[in-house]
Amino acid sequence: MGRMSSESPKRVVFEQFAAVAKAAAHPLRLEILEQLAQGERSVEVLANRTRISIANASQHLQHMRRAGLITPRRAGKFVFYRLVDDAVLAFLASLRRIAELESAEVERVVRTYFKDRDSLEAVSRSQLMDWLNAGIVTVLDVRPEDEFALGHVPRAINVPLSTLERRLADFDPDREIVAYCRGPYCVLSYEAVAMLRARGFKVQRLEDGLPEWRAAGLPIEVGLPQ
Amino acid sequence: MGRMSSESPKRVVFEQFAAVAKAAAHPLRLEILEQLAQGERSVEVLANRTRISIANASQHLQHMRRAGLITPRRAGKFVFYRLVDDAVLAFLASLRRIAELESAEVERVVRTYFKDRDSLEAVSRSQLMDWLNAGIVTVLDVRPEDEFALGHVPRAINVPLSTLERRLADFDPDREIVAYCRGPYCVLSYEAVAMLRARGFKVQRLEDGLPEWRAAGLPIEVGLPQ
DNA sequence: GAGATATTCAATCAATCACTTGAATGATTA
DNA sequence: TAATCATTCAAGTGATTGATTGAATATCTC
Repeated sequence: MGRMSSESPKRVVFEQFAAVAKAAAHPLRLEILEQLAQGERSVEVLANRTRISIANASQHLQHMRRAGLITPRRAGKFVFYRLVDDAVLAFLASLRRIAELESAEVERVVRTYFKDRDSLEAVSRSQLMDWLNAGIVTVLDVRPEDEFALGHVPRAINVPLSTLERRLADFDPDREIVAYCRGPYCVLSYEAVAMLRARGFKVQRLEDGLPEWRAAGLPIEVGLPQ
Repeated sequence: MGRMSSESPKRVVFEQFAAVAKAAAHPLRLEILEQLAQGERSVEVLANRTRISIANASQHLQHMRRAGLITPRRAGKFVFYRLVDDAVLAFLASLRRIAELESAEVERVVRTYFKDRDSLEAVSRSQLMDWLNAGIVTVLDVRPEDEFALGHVPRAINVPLSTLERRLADFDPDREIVAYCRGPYCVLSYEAVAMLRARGFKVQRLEDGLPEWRAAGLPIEVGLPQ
C-alpha cells in the first residue's frame, strides 16, 4: 500500500472495495463475524469466545465497523455489535466457496482432523424440513444456550456439546438425529456427530448452520422450551 | 498477524478464508480481478490496463494465484490468467454490495464525478432481452475491441469510447440506445452515456456489465461482426 | 458523587506488505 | 546456438499492521 491516492473515481471505488475485503482479511475477525452471523454479541462475549483480550477484540471490532461490515448498539454499559446486512452473510459464504475450490487444503484439514469421512455428509435444509413435517427426526442444536434462545430450528432440542455425554439417555437410538451448529465449519457439530456415532446413534449434520437456515427463509423458533 | 499458528482445525480453516480475503484486499488486485472477469488476460495486458510495472503486476498475480482466486495458462511465451471459478464473480459482487451499503461514500463519489444523476439509472437484463427480441433497441458495447471479440451481447455494436465521437452519425437519434461495459463501476459506460445524452440521443446504461450478463445465463455472441 | 464495570483510546514494538531494481528462467525466432 | 521477448525471482526500503499495556471515557449502582 502506501502511496495510494484518490485521483480517479474508479480508484476511489476500488479502494472502498479493498477496505471492505481488508477488514475481513484476518482469521480472528472472520471468527468474530461467524459469531455475529448468529446475532448480536457484546464485546466481552466476543473476546471470550475467540480467546483474545477485550482491548484486542475492541480493536478488531472498530476496524470492521469502519469498513461497514458491522454496526454497534449501546445498551447500558454494554455495546452490542451485529452484521450490518445479510450481504455480509453472502460475502462470507462466497469466501467459503472459494476456499473450498482450493479444497485440497481446506477439506484435507477438516478430514484428517475428524478422521470419519462420513460425518462430513450433510442433510439439506429442504430434506430436514420434509422430515420435520413428517415428524420422523430429532433435531439437535449443539450451540450454547444463549445462542439457542435467540433463534433455532423448530422443535430442535438444545444440548451443548459439554453436556451431551450426560444426556445420551434422552435420545431414541432408533430415531434419526440431525445435528447443527453455527455454520459449515463449526467444530461443535462435527464433534457431536462423531461422538453420537461412536455410541451407535444414527446421526447426520445439517448443511451449513443456522444463519443459512434463516437466510433461506425457513421458520425459526425463538426462546427456550418448556 | 504474526504469531498465528495452526493449532485447531477451526483456526486453520479461518486462516484459509483470511488468505483468500487478503488476496483481494488491495485496490490494484481488485482492478485486475475486474479485468479478468471479462476473460483471460496476459500479464503484460493487465500491467498496461492498470498502469503498473510488469514486475509489480506479476507479483500481484502470484499473490492471487497462491490464494486460489486465479489460475495461469502458458501459451508460448505468454502466460494468461483467468478467474478460477464463477464463485470469484459472486465474491466480487458481494464486496460491491457491502460497499454500497456504506453508499454515502461510494455513490457520492460516482455521482459527483459524473454529475448527471440520471445516467446512473440502469436497464435490467431482462428488459434488454425483451427489447432485443422486439428489435427496438441499439446495444452499444464501449469496451476495447479485443474484449468485444471474446464475447458480447447479441447484435451489440462495438464502439470503443475513443472512437465514439467520430461515429455519432451511425446512430439513429430516434432509436433507444443501451450502453454497457465491463461491470457496474466501469467508467467507460458512464462516460458514453453522458456524451451521447449531451448530443441528444436517448441512451441508458445496462445494469452491471457483461460478466453478470454471462453469469445470468443469457446468450453471448462471439467474434467480430461482418 | 464515589466506586465499579464495559469499552475505547494512545503509544509502543515486532512483523508484514507493496513497490522498485536488476538479474534469472522459459520459450520463441533467426 | 545466439538473440529476443515475456515473465518470474530475489533483495532492499519505507510504510502499515496487530498485539500488548496502561490510561481514559461512559454508564450503572450505591
